[in-house]
Amino acid sequence: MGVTKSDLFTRQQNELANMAKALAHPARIAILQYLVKKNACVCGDLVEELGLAQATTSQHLKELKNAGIIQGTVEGVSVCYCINPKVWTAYKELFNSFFKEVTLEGGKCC
Amino acid sequence: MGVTKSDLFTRQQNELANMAKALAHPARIAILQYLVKKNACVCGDLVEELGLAQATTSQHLKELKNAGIIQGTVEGVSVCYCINPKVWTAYKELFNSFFKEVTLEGGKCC
DNA sequence: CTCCCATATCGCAATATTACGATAAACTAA
DNA sequence: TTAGTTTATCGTAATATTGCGATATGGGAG
Repeated sequence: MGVTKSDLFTRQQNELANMAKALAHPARIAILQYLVKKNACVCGDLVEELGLAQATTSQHLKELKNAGIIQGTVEGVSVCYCINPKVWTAYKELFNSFFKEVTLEGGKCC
Repeated sequence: MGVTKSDLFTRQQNELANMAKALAHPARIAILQYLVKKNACVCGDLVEELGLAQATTSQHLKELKNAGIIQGTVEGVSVCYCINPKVWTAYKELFNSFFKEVTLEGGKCC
C-alpha cells in the first residue's frame, strides 16, 4: 500500500488536502512569497533566491503549476512565473471557510 | 537525499509548510471537520467515521496531535479527542496572513 | 549553421508517507 | 484473576517525495 484512499472522502476534502500538499514544502512557500512580494512576473532569479539546485527548483515550480496556483509564460529565452489570481483566491476562500467553521467558545472540551 | 533542506528557509516558512503538511491528507481534513462539527470531545467513533483501519486512523490522529492542532485525554477505557483552540487559531492566522499578502489588482502579470 | 543560455526532464538514491495486520498496553467489568 | 474493549505501537509493503547530476530542449546571438 502507501497510496491514499481518496474514494473514502468527499471531493471537497480531497481538494483541500491537495491544496495543502502544494503548500507543504518550505521551498514552495518561499517561491509563492517571492512571487507575491514582487507582484509581477519573475524570470529566472528563483534559483539563486532559493539556494536549491536548478533541477530541484524546476520540480517545485512544476508542482505549483500543476496545482494551478502559479502560471508560467515563455518570455524569449526564459520563462516567467506569476501567481494565478483566480486560483489564489480559490485557495484563500477554501482555507478561510475551513478555518471559520470552529466556534471556540463552545468549550465543551476536555 | 530525499530530505528537506529546512535550513535554507526561514522559521516562518518551515512552520507554515509543516502546518500545511498536517492538513495534506483527506483523512486528516475529515477528522478535523468531524471534531469541529461536534464541537466537543469525541471518543471512539472516528474509526467507523473514516472507514480506514484502526491502526491507520490512530496514525493520522498521532500526526495531528504532533502538529498540536488536536489534543487527546484518556477517558476511562477510551481516548477523547478535540480541537486545540489555541493552535487552531494560530493556524488560522498564519494562513490568513499568508493569503492576505497578495493584491490582485496589480495585474502586471503575463 | 553553430554556440550559448535558461529551463525541463531523466535517472538515480535517500528518505517519508500511507496503509494494514498483528500485537502490546491500559483500563473495566465480571 | 480473567476476559473483553479500546487505543497505541511494531513490522512490513507499496508508493511518494526530495534532491541532484546529467542530459535534453528550445529559444536567442553571432
